[in-house]
Amino acid sequence: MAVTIMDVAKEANVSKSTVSLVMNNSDSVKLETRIRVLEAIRKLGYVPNMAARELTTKIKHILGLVFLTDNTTNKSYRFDAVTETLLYDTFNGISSGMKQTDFGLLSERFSALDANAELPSLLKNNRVDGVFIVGGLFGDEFIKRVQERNIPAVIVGRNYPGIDSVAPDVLDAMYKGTRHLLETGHRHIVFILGPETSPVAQKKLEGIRKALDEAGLPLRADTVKYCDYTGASGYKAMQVLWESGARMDAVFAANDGIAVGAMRYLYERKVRIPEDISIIGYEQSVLTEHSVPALTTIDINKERMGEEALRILLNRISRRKAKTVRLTLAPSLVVRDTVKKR
Amino acid sequence: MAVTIMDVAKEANVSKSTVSLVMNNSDSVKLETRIRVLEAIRKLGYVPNMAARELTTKIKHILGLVFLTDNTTNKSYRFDAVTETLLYDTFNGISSGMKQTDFGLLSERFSALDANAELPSLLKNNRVDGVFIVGGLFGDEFIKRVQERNIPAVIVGRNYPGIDSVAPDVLDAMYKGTRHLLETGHRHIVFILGPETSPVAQKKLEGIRKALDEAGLPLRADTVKYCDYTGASGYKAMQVLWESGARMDAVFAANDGIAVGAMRYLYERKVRIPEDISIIGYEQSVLTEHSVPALTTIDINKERMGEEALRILLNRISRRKAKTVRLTLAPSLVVRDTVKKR
DNA sequence: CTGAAAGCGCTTACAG
DNA sequence: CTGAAAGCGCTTACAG
Repeated sequence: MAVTIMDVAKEANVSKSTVSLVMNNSDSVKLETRIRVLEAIRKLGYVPNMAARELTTKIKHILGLVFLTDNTTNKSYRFDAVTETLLYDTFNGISSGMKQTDFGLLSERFSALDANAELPSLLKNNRVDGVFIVGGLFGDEFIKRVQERNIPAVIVGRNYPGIDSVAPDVLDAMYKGTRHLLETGHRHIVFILGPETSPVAQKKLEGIRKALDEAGLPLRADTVKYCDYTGASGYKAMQVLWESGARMDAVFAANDGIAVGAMRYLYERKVRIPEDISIIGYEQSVLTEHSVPALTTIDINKERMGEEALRILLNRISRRKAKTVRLTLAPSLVVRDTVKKR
Repeated sequence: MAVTIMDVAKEANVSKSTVSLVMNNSDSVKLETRIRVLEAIRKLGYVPNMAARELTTKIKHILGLVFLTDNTTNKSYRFDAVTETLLYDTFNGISSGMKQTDFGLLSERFSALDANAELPSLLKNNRVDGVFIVGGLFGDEFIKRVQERNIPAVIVGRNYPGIDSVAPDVLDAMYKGTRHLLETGHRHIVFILGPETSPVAQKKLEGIRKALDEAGLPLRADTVKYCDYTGASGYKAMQVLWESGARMDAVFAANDGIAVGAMRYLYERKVRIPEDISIIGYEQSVLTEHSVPALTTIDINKERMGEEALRILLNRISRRKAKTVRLTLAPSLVVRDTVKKR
């Protein structure tokens, strides 16, 4: 039914070997022949059969994207759920980069948290040449299992020893945000961070402390609150902070969901943002720009992370034993309407 | 390197034909042999080579998802950009359904608006057994070109004659929203709709009119405003409406982005929501639940649309010439905090 | 510079 | 119930 290499060969009066050589840009084909073949290809609308090609070359021209979730049910649009903005932006970065290549992107959500979880079916069934692992929700054995498969992989959003990765510079992000609040005259900042047990919790504190140090201020334990990366959790944390009677002129939230939760609480308390209290988020997600008022936040360049991840993965595929890459991207401050100069 | 069907055959002391029969659940294999083969498969960790299988069966076990964008650059997180929430939820619906199958999902963004645009590379390169076309941003020739390819396709988010599709019941959605506002005592509703030229604009008006009729109210032209599906555009439209001095006690926005834009304008005008003016959105996106206050909206069941689309596409693949399916999903009202009883 | 041949790993009639 | 053989559509040494 579909036109094959044989059809092209006949049309151009050459053997299929020659057609193949032309397709693969071999320079050992006479220009004249080459043109004749190209013409036949165009005329017939020939598209090579991927499966046949893969069968001999072993390369599938497909990359996989595994998005790590905390569980199987999708709750992405609830106030008590982590909004999956990391996935979406990364995905965009990766796929826009892939336009330049002849690779396709196969994606799958996967929960790596059950200890007895196997591997994403992408990997189990050997469907990809390499894989992006998006998100930080994994344990050591998961990565070990992936590496045993011997498929090139890069982790996006978190660094991890022994495997290619690209992640934001968390320390710098927190430093920049805190410094911005200090520079705009705030002296009583409270911090609502992600889970205390998270691998990056310490780095966040370091960043905060660095900025505070420079301003000659201490980091007081009662100004730091931990919670989940959800609106509901941010709301709760803000409430506890508020009811503790702590003095505050600014809130620094460790992601945009938390920030929105805090804003909602303050809104209900009739606290005005930014007139009474300033607030700054972290991530630069759709929530950010569409909040009322628009949220000042830290951009961790998620799309860029995706692009870099693609570059790294493609390199890894062609040079399997190159040195492990561990890329850290600098964040930047996005000033909008929730921070007011004091 | 990888274990092949031959290895399994040797291990089980049968021919590769027999192994193949077992893999394909043929019932013409003696139970005893079958067990022996299965055991060998397990022991060797055999995974069939997709390319080889595809080469003979012609089926790729890959579905494609083409997301129609208005242009190539991704602006999804800007206030003046359409937030791509339709894509994300649909995507989730499709992929969660695919877990039960042995299909993979290849995705691609594509702008079908340039007249000279070709086809998504997914289709051009024949990489999929069928394709989801997500979004309504296409013209007649695009669909025609897709159909010429003779690849099963289903459109998600918009109905179109002659091709399988699943879409929300727009008329009913507008009807339900308007009726809700009427039932809660609003008598001066303004409507901010999407583009006037959109294929669904008429249906929207019909839905509104139906509810208004039932309440014995007229639909006044000066209460309807058209704009793009963006925050910035909704902001603008709200401003025009407001400055026209029109009396209003409620705003019905044709998507959540517009609603948020309108809210931001009202916020700046110090109008309180919902105390002074109620507002209701349309779509049920991440913006909805994370707005302050939480936005009452119409849920068009995007994830469900994805699931149905999968079902339809799989059916189409196995029964190429079945009757065209045109599915319309009933929307439902999601009551949150932006509508107040008058 | 070009062609004939082997081989990639499966499935599918067809014998027996 | 099971095996031998052909074939799917490519690529890649190898001759010439």
